[in-house]
Amino acid sequence: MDISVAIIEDDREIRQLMTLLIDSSPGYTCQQSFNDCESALEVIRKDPPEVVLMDIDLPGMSGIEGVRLLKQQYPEIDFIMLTIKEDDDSIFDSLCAGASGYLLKDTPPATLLESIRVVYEGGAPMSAAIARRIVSSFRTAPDNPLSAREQEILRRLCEGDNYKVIADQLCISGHTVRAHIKNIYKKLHVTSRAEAVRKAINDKLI
Amino acid sequence: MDISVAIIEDDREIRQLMTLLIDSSPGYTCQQSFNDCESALEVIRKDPPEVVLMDIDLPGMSGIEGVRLLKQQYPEIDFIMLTIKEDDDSIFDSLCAGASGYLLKDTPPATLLESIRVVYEGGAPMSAAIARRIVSSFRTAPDNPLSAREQEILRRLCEGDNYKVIADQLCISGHTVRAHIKNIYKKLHVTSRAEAVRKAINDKLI
DNA sequence: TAATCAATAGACCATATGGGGTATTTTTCG
DNA sequence: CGAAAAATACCCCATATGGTCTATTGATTA
Repeated sequence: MDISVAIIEDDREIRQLMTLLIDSSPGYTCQQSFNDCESALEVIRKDPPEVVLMDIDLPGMSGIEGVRLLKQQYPEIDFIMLTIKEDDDSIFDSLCAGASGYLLKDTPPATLLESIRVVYEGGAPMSAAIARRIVSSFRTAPDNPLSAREQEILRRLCEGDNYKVIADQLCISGHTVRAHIKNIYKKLHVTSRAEAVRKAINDKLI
Repeated sequence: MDISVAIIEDDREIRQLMTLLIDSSPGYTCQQSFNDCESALEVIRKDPPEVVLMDIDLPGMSGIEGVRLLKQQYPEIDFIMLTIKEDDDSIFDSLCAGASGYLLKDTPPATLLESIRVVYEGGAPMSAAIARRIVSSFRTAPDNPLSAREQEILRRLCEGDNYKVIADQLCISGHTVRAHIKNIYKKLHVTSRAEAVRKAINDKLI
């Protein structure tokens, strides 16, 4: 059974080349191609493809927004971004929107076809460099200035526990909890719970 | 120039097989192998390798902790986890600790060698299934129950702004800000700023 | 050994926060 | 059009929070 592919790409030439490539390759068919997300959203429901190749820079709705909306309606479809943009924002926003793969437009035809199969089989096709950027985004800040006890308490701050609850859980007085929290705030350069929680999560301090 | 590899693996047989595989392959050398992180931390400084293959289940310090400590001291080293564990926690904790690749022990020898080269050249080797899990972790919850205004206010809550500051920024009364925040708490099923901030960040509501 | 840091505990006090209401106007949508 | 949702604004009140300050004990380390 062929993998059915749709293309959303505003450059007519690229769109036709892609369509031709896919249709002429055994194991793949491309019945649908669109030059913007709006038309795709209208038409696609009649015959949803299994894989969508999506450009980012499109007239009207961006490809990222397009993925968000289409993925909402058709969660089974796998999306591969196919774009010239390789800034971090484009990459991470695409993944957040629901894309499963991210390729640059200079990807060789053979790799592109292989990537369509990979994403269809449950993988996440992307270049080595992009994979590394994604993996690196998990990297925890190595310089956590908080003591073990402070981390313990910060963890509970993030849960929304108040002084008394934390004190009871740790079998210490509320005064001590306050003292720790004040130290945490000093070390993190914040002045409120909200900021502390944000920093704790964003900098992976807990 | 050969890529120098070190192995940290407590199973003697696997360790020797790996060493043999690497040393007998042109382009790779394995001068160092350890059966726990502690000895690696002691010895490795004399001749830091370029790539480390790290098991997770080790006597004493876990491979994940080992990566954290080694990566801190030797940021240039690329770490590939080589393990039988494939639960989400092991994967994400490894990446947070500083690993750049994640392979299962049943990875074929050719793929393993290729992966060492990939990570050395700045990629992030891993199986298709694991790549997909990592990519999927970015996926935003599609059902954001908050109105635009509420998101606006939640964003500022996360900044640590208090009622008055938010009110001034949005040119509305503090009462209105409070009303919005009460609605936000209801919709998110939380009862405090800290919980709201956590939910906002974790569920990518802003 | 002296000094520093972490953990513990407490006091005082102004202000921010959250829970409970009610009410009007505008926008959105079936 | 009419209902529902969103945005606006206000009330009361108990409690949580954060700033500033002091102080003791045990561990770590320079």
